[in-house]
Amino acid sequence: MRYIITEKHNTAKRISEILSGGKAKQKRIKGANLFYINEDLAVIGLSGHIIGVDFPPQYSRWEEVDAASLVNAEIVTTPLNDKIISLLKEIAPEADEVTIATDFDREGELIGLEALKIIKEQNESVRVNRARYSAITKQEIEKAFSNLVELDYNLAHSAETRQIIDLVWGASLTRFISLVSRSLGSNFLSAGRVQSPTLALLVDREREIESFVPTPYWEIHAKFDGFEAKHAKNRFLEHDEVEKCLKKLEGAKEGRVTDIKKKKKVDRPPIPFNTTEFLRAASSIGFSAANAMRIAETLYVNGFISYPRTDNTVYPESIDLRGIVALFKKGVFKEEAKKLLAKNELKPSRGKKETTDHPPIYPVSYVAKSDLKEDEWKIYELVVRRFFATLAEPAQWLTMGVKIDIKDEPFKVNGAIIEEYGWRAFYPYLKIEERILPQLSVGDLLNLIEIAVLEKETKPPSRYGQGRLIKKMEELGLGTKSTRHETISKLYSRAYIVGNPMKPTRKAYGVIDALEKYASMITDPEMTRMLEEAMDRIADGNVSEEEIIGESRKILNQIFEDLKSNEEAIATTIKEGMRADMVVGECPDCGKELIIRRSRRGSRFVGCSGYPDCTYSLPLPKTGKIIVTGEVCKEHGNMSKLRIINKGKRPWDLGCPLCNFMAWQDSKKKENDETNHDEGGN
DNA sequence: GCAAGGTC
Repeated sequence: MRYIITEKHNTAKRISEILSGGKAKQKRIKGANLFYINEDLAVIGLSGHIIGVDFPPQYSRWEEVDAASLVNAEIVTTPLNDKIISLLKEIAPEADEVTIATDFDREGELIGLEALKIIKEQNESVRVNRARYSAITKQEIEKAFSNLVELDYNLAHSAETRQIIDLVWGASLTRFISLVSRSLGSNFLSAGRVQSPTLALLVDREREIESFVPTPYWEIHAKFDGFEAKHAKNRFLEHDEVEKCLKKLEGAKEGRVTDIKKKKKVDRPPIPFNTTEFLRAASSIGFSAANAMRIAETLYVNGFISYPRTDNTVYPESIDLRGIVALFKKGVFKEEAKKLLAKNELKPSRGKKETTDHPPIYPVSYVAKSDLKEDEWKIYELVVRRFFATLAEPAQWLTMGVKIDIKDEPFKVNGAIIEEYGWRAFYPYLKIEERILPQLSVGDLLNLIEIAVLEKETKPPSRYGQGRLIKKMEELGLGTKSTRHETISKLYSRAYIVGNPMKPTRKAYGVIDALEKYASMITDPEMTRMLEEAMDRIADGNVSEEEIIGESRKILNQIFEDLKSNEEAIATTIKEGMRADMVVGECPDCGKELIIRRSRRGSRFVGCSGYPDCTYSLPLPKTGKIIVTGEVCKEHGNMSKLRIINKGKRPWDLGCPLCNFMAWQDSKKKENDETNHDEGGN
């Protein structure tokens, strides 16, 4: 018996369909699916990694284990998917040959090895080979299966090295900062190769914003009939110069057009969606990255869009682009589809990244709006429209740069008119900003209506939105297409960040400060780059897995010496941050800080730091993580709004605790009144 | 209750 092993259920299904000509039969063994192509050949779909790495159980009690001891602790493997493991054990004895057909990438190689190890434990003599394909089409799959290669053990071991280094560094540092700051249970803190540099990006940006000193500047505008021109100097940094200029302009009645430059501008279609571009677009229409991925996953599993986790921005030859467009000849996109189908040739745009694992995200079947939930439709429509846009013509603009002299002072104005909508007609998510100017010619004298001075100031950089952060992470090599959104979710659930755009909490400042000082490697994107290099060397067979892990442990041991001798300073830094996050506002009675506190019985409340002299207090909900958002209440300017996060539920915006308390008192009073009234009536 | 990486 021969078994083909793929990385996921859907791939198993599709490969079995291709190899059997649609005659494969699905069977369930031990609660997992497999697809029989014939009596001698079946396809098994895994569910990503089926084996994970961890520490032995004696290390699981945080408070009884020295964090540093995790650095050199033994690593054990743990089952991640019992059903699939049972299936593999079950079929192993009768397997003569196993073909690993997991995804064509580093993790895919390791996932294949995990399955193979389980089979080999039961059946040492099984024959093994590897199929490498970059698209699940008849042609590609048949080619891959008639050109089988060997499993690349070095490549798999390089991925295993990453697993172990991530575990050892992440877990040991996570425990260390949690233990020293006494942040235990559901309030634990965390650190890791990807999350810590990501958080550091946000903290750095917030620091820039905080320390930003705005510089005032001025602009001089000239109003003419139907448009406004700006002084060619753009920004005047000295008010004296503004005065001088105004003096010169005094009494001016007209401006003279001195130059007109007209240009055609080609505005190229956007590139096909890879995960990052998709999340950026989804983010710009109001979806969080995690939510957009969740919806994309649903659409994928139901067969409406292609696989949503991909780095690829180039459609492979094998995709029948015209056939996909033709799916939309019916339904709400029929006008767009017809327009594209009328073209002789569909020439898709392409991005810089071309990979072999999956195609860019595109629609694979037609679904009616009424068959999807509202949010699902929005995401589906985005994918469809983006797909259309990548096949459409460029948009064409006519731009015009006009120079105008007013008493020898140079002014300028730019116009832009769209002449051909091209792809923009298919993809309405980006605003088309036309700047329409009246008909002008060189030498024209224009009636000057007014000179206006605008006082402005430079602005700090803006906070990261989720889409922009994901893009930045990709540029820095942090995380993968499948994990970046999860990393962001993780930062929220640790209460390291709040809001969107994301703002780091004081606790995050404390953690990043401490790590940057004593374990700076973990906050630096460079660690990922070094790890990638080491993995390449392992994959090339130039160095062993053990050697790299050994070196890594050596570095981490040194870091721990530093951490331990500075334990108190680190604890103070983090705890101060945590305390700052607990400050809700100013006490209305005495003006001291209001802080989230815990009563002796364990319930939480807002209390005055002037206690016992001041006993001002406000109630708080019994459950959920309380987050001080830093957003100020409009009614009570000294009070910050609160958000409550209960696991598995949507965050609850409690808002201002004082407003909340007053509303509660009001409703209580009303209730009482009604009860009294009823009693009176009886 | 730890990481990051797969997948659902």
